[in-house]
Amino acid sequence: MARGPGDGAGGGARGVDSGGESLLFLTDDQLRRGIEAMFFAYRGFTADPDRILGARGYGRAHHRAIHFIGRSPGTTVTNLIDILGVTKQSLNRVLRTLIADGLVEARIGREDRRERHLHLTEAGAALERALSDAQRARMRAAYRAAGPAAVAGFRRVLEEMMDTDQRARFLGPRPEPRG
Amino acid sequence: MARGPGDGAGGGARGVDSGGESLLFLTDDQLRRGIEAMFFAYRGFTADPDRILGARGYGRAHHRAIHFIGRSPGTTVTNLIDILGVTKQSLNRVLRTLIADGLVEARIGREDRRERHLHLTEAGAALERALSDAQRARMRAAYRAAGPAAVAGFRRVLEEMMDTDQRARFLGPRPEPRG
DNA sequence: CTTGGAAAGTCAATAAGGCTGACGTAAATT
DNA sequence: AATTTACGTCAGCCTTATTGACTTTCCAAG
Repeated sequence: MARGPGDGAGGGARGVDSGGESLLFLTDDQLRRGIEAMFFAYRGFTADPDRILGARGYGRAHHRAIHFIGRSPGTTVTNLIDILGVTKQSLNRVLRTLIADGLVEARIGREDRRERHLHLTEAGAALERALSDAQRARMRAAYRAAGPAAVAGFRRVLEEMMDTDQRARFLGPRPEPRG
Repeated sequence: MARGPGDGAGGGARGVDSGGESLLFLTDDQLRRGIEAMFFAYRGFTADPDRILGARGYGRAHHRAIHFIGRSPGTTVTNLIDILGVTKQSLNRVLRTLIADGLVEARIGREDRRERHLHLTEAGAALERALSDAQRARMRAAYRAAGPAAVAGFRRVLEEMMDTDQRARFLGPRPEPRG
């Protein structure tokens, strides 16, 4: 992969602390490196869970469902559909197998009996832990290596990169006025 | 995040200062938010190109191929397979449609006639520009809103999150003694 | 020169996981 | 009673990944 000498992306991104303006002049090449960094990082980020899931015959769709059910137990199907941004048919296929395999439990709502409140079973929680342990380990290592300032910046840029409604949902539960 | 000088991204300033230890005590919840931030941000990050691609009957696989062919013209199929981490059969299907649609040109190698050197045609370059313009706009906006220090941290953490070999490839062309 | 292996690329079949559309049921709302 | 909402399911399609089998090309050893 012979690269031309014109690849100055690295150099440009270095001098950070000296007046931010220099960095805010963003060349296409700098942005391209950011784009590729997202691509490669996201792949690394999902690699460990993918291995665990693959061994059990599941995919990323199952991971996402398990994660968000574990995060907010008792969430409804519609709620999950909104968060994941998939159709109910897609989610249902995943949910059906998870329930059949005894990882997720769907309890009929007490107030509104149309609703199904989703919970992880013991086995489900165990898988959730295995998955998130792997992912947390990688993220913790990255955080450690990069340092606290980098972590804050990382989170900040990611938040800005989300769609507005997603960001609202992401920041919502935490009452923190930003900006 | 306003840490001013001493920011980790400085030339070779690898060692994280001990002052940050308090921030490096990472709760599971903090890590979980980081995980979800990656998920939502990546979705936002791919949303714009997905729309453009969908309108033309392509998917993300086409985007990735076009991107990396545009980045390093003349690359071979095997090279692309390594970068994208897919099988040659998967790549081939995508490549076939792109060539049939006149977006990519596969020139038989002069030295080794088994190789196909891939190039974007005019039309291919135009689509590449449309796709990366959309993605760059979002990234530029995020960068602007987050500020230069955040951007440096963002890149830093992403690099740490990659698999080691991917990181080597990503940083490779830039001769920088790290560590 | 021939032959056999390795590398590069192609074709075929299969599966996961998205999607839309249509339909059905139970429960809540008007 | 009629409508809306929440959920489930069947059917069919698309994209994108997989493995297996094949052709073309190159190179090196006999």
